[in-house]
Amino acid sequence: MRRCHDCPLNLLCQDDAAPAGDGGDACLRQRCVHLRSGEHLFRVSDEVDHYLHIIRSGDIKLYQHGRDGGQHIIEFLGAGAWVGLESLDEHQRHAGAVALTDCEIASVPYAMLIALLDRQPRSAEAFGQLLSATIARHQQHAAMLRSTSAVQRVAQFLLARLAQAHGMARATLPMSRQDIADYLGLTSSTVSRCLSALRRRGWLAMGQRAFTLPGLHNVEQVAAGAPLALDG
Amino acid sequence: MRRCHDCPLNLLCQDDAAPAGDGGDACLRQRCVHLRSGEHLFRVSDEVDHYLHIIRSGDIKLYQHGRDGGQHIIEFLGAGAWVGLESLDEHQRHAGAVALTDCEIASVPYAMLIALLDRQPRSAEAFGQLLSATIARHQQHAAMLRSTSAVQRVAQFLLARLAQAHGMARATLPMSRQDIADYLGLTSSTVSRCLSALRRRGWLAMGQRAFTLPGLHNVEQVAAGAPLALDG
DNA sequence: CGACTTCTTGAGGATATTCAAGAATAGTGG
DNA sequence: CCACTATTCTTGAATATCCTCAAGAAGTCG
Repeated sequence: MRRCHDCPLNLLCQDDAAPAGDGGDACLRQRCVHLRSGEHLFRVSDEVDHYLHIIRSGDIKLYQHGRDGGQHIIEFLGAGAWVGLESLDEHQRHAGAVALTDCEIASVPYAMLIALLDRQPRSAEAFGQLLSATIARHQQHAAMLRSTSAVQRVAQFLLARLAQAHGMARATLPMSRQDIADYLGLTSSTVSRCLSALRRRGWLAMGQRAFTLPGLHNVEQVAAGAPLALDG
Repeated sequence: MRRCHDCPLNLLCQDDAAPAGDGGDACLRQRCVHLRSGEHLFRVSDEVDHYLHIIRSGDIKLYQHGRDGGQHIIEFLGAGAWVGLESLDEHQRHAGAVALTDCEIASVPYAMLIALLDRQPRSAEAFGQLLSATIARHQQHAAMLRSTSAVQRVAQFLLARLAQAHGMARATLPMSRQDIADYLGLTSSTVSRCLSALRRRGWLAMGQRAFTLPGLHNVEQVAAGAPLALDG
């Protein structure tokens, strides 16, 4: 069983707030939920239950219904990420969360977090960092969407997945092409074409779900705006 | 002079924290800065000074340098908005802030805010709402950027400006076409074309800086994805 | 009033989408 | 374990959309 020092919650769970002999997992008395691939953590229009969720393992997609009926992916979230921050002051959820793989998820009552912030000196600072990091992530996503070229967006997406994997040379794509397309503001056809173009050049190697970037440097240049013909 | 109850800071400045006889403006001891149109509040790569800013009047744009050299607009901020949240745990600013019109801006030391959060019970909740609202705003922007059609994005932009104006029928466009383009991921030519197309149909009426939407219903349909030819 | 910038509008070319069909994969039940 | 079905992925050709380049109009500021 995991202990406090690798618990993602330890950002807010420092020093005196972590009772050593409390039995390992219960440092913030979170309950643990298991989700199978395809199951929902919550749906759009669900009533907000005032729980915050932290992903211990697995991948989740956060989505919204676009005005045109299509699905818009807000974010892909992996191990260590917080889910539910976007609905703190809402009564109804305006986003849904689905498991892309089997997941293990810890849930904390929002009220408990608030109490902790009011009680523990350094936690407010940690919360500020959380806010700042969240904003930075959304700004990065927006920058991706503003890139004019399709390959450019796909390249940036691959690099972001890789960076998220703690500097490993290997990352996963647990989501469908349609999901990637909805995330990048493209169509699944175009995503496919871009991936094929990178593979054909030998810059991208893909297995079932995992990929590596043998041509990392080239992919970075494409992400920076270097032109690349889709057929060739 | 404004008093506490219309001060944007009163979100975090409640009850006992607001000394009544403190002389009006100094409830959180913020200093006030005046900016002329075009002046910077801070620039990219500036050292973070650990102040948070709140816009009392005027409009500001928050921008970033894109990898391709072009300017990317992160957000347009109006009266009541907070500036600087995105740099709380950074040493260098990764975004710049410029006044689009003459501005009046209140600044609060970040440390004072943190102290307030640690001291005052209900302020943590208020901070949570701030976080939630900020995330929601970025998600809305992302949804705009994912819209495939250019008119659709422009229509959504106009509606968002209108909604931000507290339900008034009239809103302003203090930024240049190039700024709008950089915000929506388009070119200034295309923005111009889209605005002209809406004007030609009588759905949009524009003065120098202000606009109204006589065809509000139609514009909403365009924002929802209804097709619209740019020439016609 | 004149110089400057910003905005509008045009025509041509590049790029992503649409529509569609075949290939690969995943999931199910025998 | 294999066959069968359903879904997802890939790829092609044609169309629509947006961008580039450019010049004229309108607005801004001294």
